[in-house]
Amino acid sequence: LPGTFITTLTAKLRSLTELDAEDLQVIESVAVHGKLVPADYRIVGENEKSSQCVVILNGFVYGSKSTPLGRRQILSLHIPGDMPDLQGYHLKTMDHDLTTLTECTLGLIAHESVGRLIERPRIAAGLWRETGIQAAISREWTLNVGQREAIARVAHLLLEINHRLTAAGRAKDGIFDLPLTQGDLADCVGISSVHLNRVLQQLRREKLVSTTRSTYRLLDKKRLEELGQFNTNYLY
Amino acid sequence: LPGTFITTLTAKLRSLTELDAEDLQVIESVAVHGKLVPADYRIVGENEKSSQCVVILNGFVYGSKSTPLGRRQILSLHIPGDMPDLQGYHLKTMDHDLTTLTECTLGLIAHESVGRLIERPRIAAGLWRETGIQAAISREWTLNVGQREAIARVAHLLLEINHRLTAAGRAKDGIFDLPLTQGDLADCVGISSVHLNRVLQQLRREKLVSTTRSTYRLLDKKRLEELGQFNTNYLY
DNA sequence: CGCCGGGTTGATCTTTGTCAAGCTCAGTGG
DNA sequence: CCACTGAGCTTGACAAAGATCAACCCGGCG
Repeated sequence: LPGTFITTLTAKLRSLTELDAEDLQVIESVAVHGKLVPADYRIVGENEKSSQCVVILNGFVYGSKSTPLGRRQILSLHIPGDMPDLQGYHLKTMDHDLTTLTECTLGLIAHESVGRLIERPRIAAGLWRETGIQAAISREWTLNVGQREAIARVAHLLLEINHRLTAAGRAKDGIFDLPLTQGDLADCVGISSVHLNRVLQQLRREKLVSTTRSTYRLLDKKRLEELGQFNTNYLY
Repeated sequence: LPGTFITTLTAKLRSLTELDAEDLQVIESVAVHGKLVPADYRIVGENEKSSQCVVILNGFVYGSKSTPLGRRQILSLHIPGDMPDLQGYHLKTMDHDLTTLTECTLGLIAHESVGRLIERPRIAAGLWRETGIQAAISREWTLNVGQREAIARVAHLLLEINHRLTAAGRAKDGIFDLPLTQGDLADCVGISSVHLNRVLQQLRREKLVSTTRSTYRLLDKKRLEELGQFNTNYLY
């Protein structure tokens, strides 16, 4: 487990910045607490104190916020390698929930260890970049939810997921496994689950997407990109 | 001008972190390029390279993204003291536009100077906190746009603006000046300007808000907060 | 005086939500 | 091996929210 932690974190950081030998050494010296948690497990909740940072070693996680009336907006999807609550190190208390979608293995880094990591300027830069990219994705989601019609939102979301999973080696040729219910998907794009179902049917009818269980196939990426007004600029 | 820059930036950082004498010295030593720009001026655009960071010394700025079909989502509103493109230091190229709402005086810090600032751990922590808070606000906006009905979105937005302007000493007793057209407001909350107009009328009819020119009065904050499901947790 | 950007209004249309029921299928326990 | 269960998916009927279109108004400004 400490092994996968180190390879996961260094791979992530290397994709964001350069690392020298001493940086690697610091990373290896960091104490991690590995944890296997079930699906649908609340890692940390809104308004809770955050005393450690999570690295997803395996599995899927989502960030969400809910209205006092109980309407949930999914704000972000996180895949292995992501550090979804880096903000917590500086803000200490969470402004949103973090929940597993599947069984996950998490690497937990105490905040004091995070402090030692970011003493290394290269590592700090990498982590800062990571939060910046997450923020850029979040902005695109706001645009998606605020300005596109339902079918375009869904097309856009599927393309983004495909792109990110491909980069992580978990999608190929537009085919990937996505452990989200239609209700979850609906909460990502801000529509009702009934309507999401109909939108999916339309995508299938037009031979843009096919789904069997939880695996998605993007059949015509070209036309999907037009429909979803998708462009990878924001994904860095 | 360098004077207002230093007081603005140190006030901002002090609200986020502790600063020691040496930190202050570094801040004072940073070269700033002051700039007076008109209203509706594009400070930096999506996909452009960012080579300097902006501190708003006076005036209002907004961040936005547009759909290829030309539909604009306003993603953030920035008030004096804010540094709206801090991300640019680490990501180098912008994922959204930054535009003035009013005539503004901006302090521009070259990226290399930002580099010198963040060598100071306290300053780095403060700036990181700043981006974290902006991200938290952005998440709340996504929730707003994705899960609330139009009138609640508007109520929520007005309360947030009131709160932030009050903290900045630019609003008092729920009264503030907001240089946004109804079209701009509509693009903040993802509805059409016609519908925004009707929503505003309803808020006026119910004696929750009154407006004269660009000054807004929140007449019944209690009921507005219920209506907008507003809670200040996310504003730190 | 005339123009123009912004605000306001009414009529109409579209998209999306809600409700309620039925269906499917993997997993469970007898 | 089979009935039962429950979560998630699908469907239809209907209602509501909000978009669009087209005028028109109003006040500031060249």
